[in-house]
Amino acid sequence: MELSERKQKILKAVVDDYITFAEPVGSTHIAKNHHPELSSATIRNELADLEELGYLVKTHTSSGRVPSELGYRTYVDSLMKKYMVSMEEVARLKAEMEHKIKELDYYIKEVLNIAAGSTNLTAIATSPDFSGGTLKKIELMMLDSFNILLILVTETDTVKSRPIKLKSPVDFDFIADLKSVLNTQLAGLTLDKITKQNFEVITEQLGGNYEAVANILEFVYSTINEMNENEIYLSGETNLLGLPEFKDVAKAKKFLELIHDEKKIREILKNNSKGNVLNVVIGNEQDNEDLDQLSLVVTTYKISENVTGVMGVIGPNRMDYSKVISSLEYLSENINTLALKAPENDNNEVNKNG
Amino acid sequence: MELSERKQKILKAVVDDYITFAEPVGSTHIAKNHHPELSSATIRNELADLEELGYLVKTHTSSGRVPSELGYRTYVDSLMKKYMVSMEEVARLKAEMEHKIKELDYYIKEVLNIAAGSTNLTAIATSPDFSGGTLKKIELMMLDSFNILLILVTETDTVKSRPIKLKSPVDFDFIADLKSVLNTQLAGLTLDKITKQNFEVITEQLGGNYEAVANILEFVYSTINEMNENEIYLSGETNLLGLPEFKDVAKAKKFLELIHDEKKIREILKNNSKGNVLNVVIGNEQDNEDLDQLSLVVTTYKISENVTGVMGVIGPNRMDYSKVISSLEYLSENINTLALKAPENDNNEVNKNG
DNA sequence: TGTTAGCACTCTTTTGTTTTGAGTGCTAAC
DNA sequence: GTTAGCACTCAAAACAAAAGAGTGCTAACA
Repeated sequence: MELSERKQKILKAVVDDYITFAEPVGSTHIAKNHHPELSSATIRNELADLEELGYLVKTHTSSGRVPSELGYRTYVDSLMKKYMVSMEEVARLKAEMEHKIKELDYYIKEVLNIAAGSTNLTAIATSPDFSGGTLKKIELMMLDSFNILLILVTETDTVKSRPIKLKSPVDFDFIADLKSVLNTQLAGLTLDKITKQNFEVITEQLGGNYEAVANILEFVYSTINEMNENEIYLSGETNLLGLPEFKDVAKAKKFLELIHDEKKIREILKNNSKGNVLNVVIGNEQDNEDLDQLSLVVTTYKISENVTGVMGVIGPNRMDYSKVISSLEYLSENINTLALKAPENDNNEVNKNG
Repeated sequence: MELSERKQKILKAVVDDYITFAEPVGSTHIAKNHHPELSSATIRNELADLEELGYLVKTHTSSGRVPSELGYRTYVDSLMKKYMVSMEEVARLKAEMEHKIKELDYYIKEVLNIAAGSTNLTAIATSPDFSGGTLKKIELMMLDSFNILLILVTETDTVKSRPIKLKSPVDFDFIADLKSVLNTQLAGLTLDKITKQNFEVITEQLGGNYEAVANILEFVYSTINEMNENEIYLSGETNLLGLPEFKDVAKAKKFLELIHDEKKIREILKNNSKGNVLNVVIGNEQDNEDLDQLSLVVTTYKISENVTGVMGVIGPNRMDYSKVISSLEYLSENINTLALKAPENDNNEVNKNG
């Protein structure tokens, strides 16, 4: 079902204008602003065709036209002008990014802020998923005889530490033993391969003090599991409230509740991210009630071969896809390069003989 | 300006009903539901008096009455029935609290969720302010020659750790030196007393490697400063959107933007918390534009003598003060006792000879 | 003197009606 | 194939009328 070039142009004009003005667009308007060489009557004929073909819909018999999901889809896939992040924007983004280099999660949040800020929509991301990464080593550091710090280090040198408070004192030898057994049993495994069973083996190996170590091992186990759970980050939660499609509080509430529902968001991101490729989901193409009237642009960022995360932008169907897509592409690209060479980042670098 | 007992009763009836129904309350309604022994005409006279005295206002000439800020104030200070957290609620709260004991910040978030859930309003808290607490010690742990873990331990055994990635390798002696100097210079000081000057002294003491350590020291300094900054936690962000006072999106948006504005929230909490005492701020009694039409119940929780945080609930003037106050009192009380004896908490406890 | 029935009056809310205007589809002419 | 012209449609705005909740005031009552 190839559209004539003129139909394509007119469809594009409708989508562009609807994205800009959020009002059904009529024949006269298109004639005036996009095709002065044509009369409104001609455009009217074309619009009627496009409607019949399913690219446009009317809100009532005598209204202007609004893009259907198919209309948006066609627009995104072949009509829209690829928006190039402009030089100034690149400069601004870079400046923002370079100024604020801290830890990975802080950095991801910062990137999200930029995404939300530059698109004026709501940006979402998961923290990186370490479950496919391997555990390099486990440290247990005694702060004093009542306080131990548990430290997990992954192959990507990501560190997770949690304090453990004890009821009765322990001594150095005990901790050294524990540490050595933990490392021989767990170091080198990928996080998702570490199960209760490993801990049973560990408990056995530690022999005598069976009861004593149960709690501490439980804690180690749950901390490892926490590295598997990825957090949800949000930015620009309230950005959409200014848009006409959210002038109804009930709708606004539904949206806000959706984005604060970690479980649903996790699922949505998971179901709609497509490996390395940026993906655009329009309306409820996916038959997900929650996404009714909402569109999603999702992409993946990469910390290492096995450690990746998902980030995206959510907004009304009527969003500036071009801008959103190019921003996300640019930002995820930058997380990838930055993260992969993080050890060389200028802020934390130290050289003993500097 | 003492009110007659009858006037007090009528004022209480108005506030109670307005809190419940969110509609201006009229004389007949009060007569029927609260004072069947009086006629609506009598009540009308009393209402007119209360209005003249400033306790009530009308929304238009022939409307029912709504409490003024003075009306709410009087209600909160002397009229309302103190709500007692019921046995079931106590049980529920306790169960929720006891089930989910993890780290302090996780715990505070959990308490906030309970506060927001039981009041159906928005709950806010700051993380504990450590600036008045003392730094017990500083650890630098080598994970490998390129990765160091910085660990700060406070007198309350709160631990903050941050990984440092190095560009070129360092050796054990260097780290040992650094650690020893850091500890002799900084351990024992309260966090807010640690300044750039201390770090100048440290750099001097380390002598030769002046340039080399600059970055790492900078990082230690900024991490210490981060312990001074307290985070803002939120729960129940969207709870208010169901209320009639937020049926206007613009208002809802303003509110949501306010609670996501960390700087403003920090300031509001700071300006309105009153040491140990629970404080109720009604409307913009404090002349803060942002709090227009909003009320705030704030209290303090205590981790140790010098380490405290602020938590509160924010909602429309028309809130169930009684319930909110008693919930907050109960919850902050519980953080206090729990935090102060945290080392004995059952979940993480371990005993070598258990 | 405090209370209350009664009534006129006010103002919002609801409901219904009319007008306006943007936009369409169709027809006939170019 | 394009376009001018016109009748028609429908939402939104503007206006009008009616309903209803509530007040204040007056005059009578206990």
